Amino acid sequence: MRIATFNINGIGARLPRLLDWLAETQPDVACLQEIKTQDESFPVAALNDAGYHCLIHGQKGFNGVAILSKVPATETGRGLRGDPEDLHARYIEAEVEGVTIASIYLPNGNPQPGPKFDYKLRWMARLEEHAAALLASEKPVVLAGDYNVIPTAEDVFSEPAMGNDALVQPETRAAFRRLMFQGWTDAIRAVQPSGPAYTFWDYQAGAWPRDLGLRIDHLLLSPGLADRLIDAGIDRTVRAGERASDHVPVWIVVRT
DNA sequence: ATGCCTATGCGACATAGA
Repeated sequence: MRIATFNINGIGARLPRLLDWLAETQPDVACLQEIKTQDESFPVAALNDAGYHCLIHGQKGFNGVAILSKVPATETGRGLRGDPEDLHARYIEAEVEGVTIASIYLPNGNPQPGPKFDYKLRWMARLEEHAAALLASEKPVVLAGDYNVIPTAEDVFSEPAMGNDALVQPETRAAFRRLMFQGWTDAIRAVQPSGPAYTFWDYQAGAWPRDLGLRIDHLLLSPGLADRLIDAGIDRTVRAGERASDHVPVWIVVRT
């Protein structure tokens, strides 16, 4: 079973690239982030034609997550508990062939310090709580998405260049470690323990041609699913396409 | 020390991204 995550940065602008990538790599499940549209405007027909069912948690203009699957998926949740005021569409969860799959768009948090950074940390605390409940269920789970967290200095082209960024702050990294230490496995680091494994390159300043990237898109596996991990990878070449997203797809293959 | 680029909205620039 191939499960991928892809921050597409706008389904409106990215549909052709998304369809190309789906046709080429044929994931069984694709978790999307930053669809930047409401449910009604999501191109369900085009994706059905490509062989995918759609679960959509959309929002006008910003954010928005979705889960595409070849076989029908059962939605098991949208949004995180713990803040009724939070209306951002950043979390959707489904069960596919016995595997619980979450598509996560964690808040960016810039500028920091400030209210956006506070929101990021509160959101991470809510995710931590939900993730603990998922682990307690002892089901196979993958938490896939754009975490907006650069876990270590190895995951960024230059630590000093990003020093003031919300993605590398000690509080951000500590919150991510707390999540990981619950017992999750970072799929990419399971396959490639060290060295650059970037998943994002800024549109600005020639970041892609200069390979000034970040590793911020992650697939976290529950212990039971980590035991079934066959391979994991990053579809770097997608970044070179026409009108590419600033993120590229990251994927795992797990034994079914 | 700032902008660099891109996508979206009911727009003619602002906001958000990371």
